[in-house]
Amino acid sequence: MSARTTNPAFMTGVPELLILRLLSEREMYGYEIVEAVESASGEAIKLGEGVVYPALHALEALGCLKSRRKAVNGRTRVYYTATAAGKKRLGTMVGEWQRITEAVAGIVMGGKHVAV
Amino acid sequence: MSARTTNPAFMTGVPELLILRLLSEREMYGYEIVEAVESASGEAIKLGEGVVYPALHALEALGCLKSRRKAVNGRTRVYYTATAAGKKRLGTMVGEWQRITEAVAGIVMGGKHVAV
DNA sequence: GTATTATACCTTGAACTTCAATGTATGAGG
DNA sequence: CCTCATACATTGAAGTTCAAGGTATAATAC
Repeated sequence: MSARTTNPAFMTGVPELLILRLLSEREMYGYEIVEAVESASGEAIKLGEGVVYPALHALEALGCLKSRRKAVNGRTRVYYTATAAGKKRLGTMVGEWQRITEAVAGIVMGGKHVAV
Repeated sequence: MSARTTNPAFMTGVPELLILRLLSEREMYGYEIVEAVESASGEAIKLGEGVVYPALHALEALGCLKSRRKAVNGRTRVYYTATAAGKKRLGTMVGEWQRITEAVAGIVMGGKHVAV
């Protein structure tokens, strides 16, 4: 409630969901994810590095991601990919996402149905 | 991340959004909101009283809600309605909601478009 | 008459998140 | 030589939801 600068509405869980989604399709590194989310969402969603890096570490600790270091142009990049566990978690999260967004949309948009 | 019992994914801002939406249509009291959300969402979303009451107080303090006490069957109920400020806030939140859900859906569901 | 349930309000503490700010370090371009 | 973009990472502040607990009244059950 009030002057949101942190914990913006509707963003809880979204970074994790997007990261898992991107990494279950192809290998990417942190900085790349930050930019990919920004451009793929048409600037609608911007994840800071302070969100992405901790999330990558936590997901790896859970066994949802696998990483490998790779030197490119003298710089070191850490590439991540989703494991089987990561894809399973993604599936669960997508289900939750749909369940909640559909329920909210039903109340916010419509407004007719009064319980079944 | 991990064993979510508190701060479940995708719920940040949702209670406030739903409360504002319900109260901009008709007068309701706290306990009634708890049950209305549960039944209107087909059990998909359940807001505890520990979420609803603090939210009502905070929104009233912001000038988004107006309340009046009313005795019904010897019990006292506190009825709330959205003010003009509350409806304006609702409009802003609905916009945010759509902006984010559309962006996420675009990345999670599709996966084709690579920036414009 | 007493016990249990449903109604109705409310507070507190714990846990989790996101975000902004800041820091390190390398290569490229002016 | 200095600045910018890349690329990793940490910290502290702020805000949110939830579970659990607490009060109190009316109605129902036994």
